[in-house]
Amino acid sequence: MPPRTYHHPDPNEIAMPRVLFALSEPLRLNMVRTLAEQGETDSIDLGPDLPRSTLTHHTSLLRESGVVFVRAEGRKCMIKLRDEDLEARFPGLLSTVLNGYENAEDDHGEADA
Amino acid sequence: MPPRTYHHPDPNEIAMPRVLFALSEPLRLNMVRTLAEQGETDSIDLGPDLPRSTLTHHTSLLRESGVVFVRAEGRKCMIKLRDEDLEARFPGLLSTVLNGYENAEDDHGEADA
DNA sequence: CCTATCGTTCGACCTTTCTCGCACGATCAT
DNA sequence: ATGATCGTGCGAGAAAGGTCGAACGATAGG
Repeated sequence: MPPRTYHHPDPNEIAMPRVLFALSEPLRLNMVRTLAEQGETDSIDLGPDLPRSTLTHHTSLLRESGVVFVRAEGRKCMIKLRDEDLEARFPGLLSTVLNGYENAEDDHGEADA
Repeated sequence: MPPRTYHHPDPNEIAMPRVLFALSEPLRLNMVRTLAEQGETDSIDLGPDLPRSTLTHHTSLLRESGVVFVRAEGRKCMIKLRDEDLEARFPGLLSTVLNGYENAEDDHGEADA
């Protein structure tokens, strides 16, 4: 029995609305931020406090939208950003989203000076 | 009776996940593309074939997420992108999304050469 | 072999979103 | 005033998404 395999969309099948939707969920956006910082990451480190089935749900959605690549490794599974594919398809998108998210996270009520 | 008024989030209240969600719907993404091309636009030109209540639903969602500014003008209402606010909050986001959407719209099956 | 661990699938439940018809107030032209 | 047009709010129905527990197969280690 071959280890678990995963379907990934071809680079030219990655669709903008799907990617934006995948990134529109705070949980998933934080997962992507972690992946951008740490590179390939054990899936469980992306949501240590989440039920396993919930974690699978979100990683699958990220995978099917073309945002991440998933690879089985023994019992666990390793996740990494498809940053090159995304950069080729939607230049600048990923870094723009992550930069904007980072910078805007802290100011919600305190606008001044 | 004052003409219709609309609530718009302050620039620093514009949240990345909400914006991404607003742009993740093909209908709304096309509306935004039209607004980027044409500037301020009569709302009905953003979806001539849609039921009015459906159109209101999408323009309200775009407004409440901070993507567009809505202004009553007589019977109609005029919509324009909040491109300056968005640029200040999430630099490069809007143009990156629209550029990527434009470029990737035509190739889905024909990857070659 | 036995057991613990991990990811996946399924099913259930709830929430959110989408679509649309309809009635209403406001606006404009005649 | 009359009638047409526009946007909005409401409500219902359908569809999609999120959360999670339970059962299962696969893997790793003793």
